[in-house]
Parts: sequence; structure tokens; C-alpha cells
Amino acid sequence: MEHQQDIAYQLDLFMERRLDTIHQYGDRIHVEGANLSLGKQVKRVNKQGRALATDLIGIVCSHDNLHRAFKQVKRNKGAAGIDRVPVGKFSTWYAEYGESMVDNILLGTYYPQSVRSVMIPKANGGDRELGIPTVQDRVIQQAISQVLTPIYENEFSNYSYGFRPKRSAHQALKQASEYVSDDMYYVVDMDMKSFFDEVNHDRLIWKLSHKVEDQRLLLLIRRYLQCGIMKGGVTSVRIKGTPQGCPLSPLLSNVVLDELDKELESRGHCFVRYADDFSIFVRSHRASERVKKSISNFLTSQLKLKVNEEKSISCESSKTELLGYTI
DNA sequence: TTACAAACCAC
RNA sequence: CUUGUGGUUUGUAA
Repeated sequence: MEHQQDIAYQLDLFMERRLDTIHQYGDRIHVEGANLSLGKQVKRVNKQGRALATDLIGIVCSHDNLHRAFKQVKRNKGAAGIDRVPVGKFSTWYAEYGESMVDNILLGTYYPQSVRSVMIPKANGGDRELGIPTVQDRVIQQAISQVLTPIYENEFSNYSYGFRPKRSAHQALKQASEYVSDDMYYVVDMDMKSFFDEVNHDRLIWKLSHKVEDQRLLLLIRRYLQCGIMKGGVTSVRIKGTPQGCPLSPLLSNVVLDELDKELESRGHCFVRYADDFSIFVRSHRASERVKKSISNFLTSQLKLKVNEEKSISCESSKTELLGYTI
């Protein structure tokens, strides 16, 4: 009860766009303003840590949160999923089945429906496979995302710019140009081979369990990771990767690659990351070659991700492109 | 100030 | 018939 209030408070702060007033140092959470300046830290840090555990799914399923999630899904005006229920019909659907849907989620007996596979052409010729979830699953995933985002915003790196509120490609470029004007003329540009499709489920759930101790929520997320993909009348099971097109996928990608950010920070590297696209800035050509080899090794052996060696380059920063622009 | 809509960009 | 997150710009209305 008390715990739930703590969470609600944290979410409120986020909603009021006072995100920058929360700081987390290790297992301590400081709230700026009167508290911090008086040295009165929020004492119930450990309790709050556990609060993240106990009733997250209750917050996810709260009427208010689900309503906000639906408004977001509606705003996107996306196509229907496998059940052919369009966004416009969801309100009447929810009036009839919404209650039992929430009950099933809370009981842990909810299973997501398969995603619908659609191939779309990429800019460089290849095809990209989208997995389009049902409207109801998009709403639920969005609801989960809305709860997890403020929790993770506190611990994500300052140099991670993709898929995060109040952050943009523009800011990433600005940071990159600051590195260059600080005499870091060489850049290591790393490219990951179909990153979204290669994410390791066990590793991701393990990473989530550090912050999220609500087993029901972890199980629900795992079911979203494992949900089938329907292609030409047959559904296949997914054993790795997160479907591109799910509202939760961008956040999950940042959870996975946060481990990379932390590693780069601990090595003292100057870097910028936008989703799976990241660049490390160094002062010499020799350093760039060494760093490229070492980080590539870290990604494959530690994070179990595939590096696209052909597309990963180390060169002078004026010669490469970052986020669609040349520095 | 709030809400809604359209377009463009990154991945 | 093509999903998703985030950002930016421009409108409309109270």
C-alpha cells in the first residue's frame, strides 16, 4: 500500500516533466529540491526498490494507465493485428471483454496473440520484417512501457539518445561534434547485425529482474517476447529477438544495450549511442583500431550479439556519417 | 496554457 | 493493405 504510493509518486514526478529532479546514486534515490539540499535523502530506498517489485502489474492494469495507453495507440492510427480488430473498434471491444482481459493479466493467465508479419522495403534495398501485434496487445505493451520508462530513465546513460523521452538524434549529433572539437578526430562506428532479431530472451529477462521483481510482469514480458509470428497462414515460435513493431521493443533494446553503455563508461570512452547505432570517439588511429577490436569482442562474447564487421568502421570523423549526417 | 490534426527526421 | 518509440516543425480549436 505504502509501496504503491512511492511508485505512484515517482510516476507523478515523471508525468509532470520533472524527470530531471530525480537522481539515483547506486541504491539511493535523491529527489532534488528541499530534500536534497537539506541532506534528507528519501530514506525508504530499499523499500522503494522492493516496491518496484511488488505491485507493478497492478499499476500497469490500472484504469488510468490503460486509458493513457489506448489514447497513444489510437493516435498512431496503426493497422489491425491478427484478429482484424481495428483501432476504431477497440473501444466497444474493450467495453465487453476488457474486464476479463485485466483479470487474466492479474491472474497470470493472459497469453498474447501472435503478431502479424509484414515485410517492408528498407532504404538500402533489403527487406525488414515487421511484427504487428493485436490492438489489445499494443495497448497492454504500451501500458507496460509507460510504467517501466520512468523507472529506467533514472539509470540509463547520458550518452544514450535513441527512443528516450526528451532526447533526439539532434542532441546526439551535438554531443558528437563536441567530442570532435575536443580533438577526438577518429571515430569507431559499430554496426550490429539485425539487432532486434538477435536479442537473447534469458539475458533480457535476467537484466529486467534487477529492477523489476514482480514475477507476473516478468512472465508477461517473457510471453510477449515468445509470442508467435503469423506468416502466410502458419505461425512459428520465436526463441530470440523482440518483434519490430511492438511498443515495448524500443525500451527493451535500451535495457539490453544499457549494459554496453555501462561498459563503455567504465572504460572511460567518449561515445554516443542511438539505438543499435553507436560511435566511439578517440584521439588516434591506433586507438580506434584497438577499441574497435575490443568492443566487438565484448559485444559477441558478453552480450551475445552479432557484429556486422563489414559495416563497422574506424576512420577519421570527417569521413563518416552519423545518424544521417556528416560531422 | 490545454487538446487535436498533418508533415518531416532518427532507429 | 506499413508497425513501433522518440524528436522536430506547421496548423486547427477552446
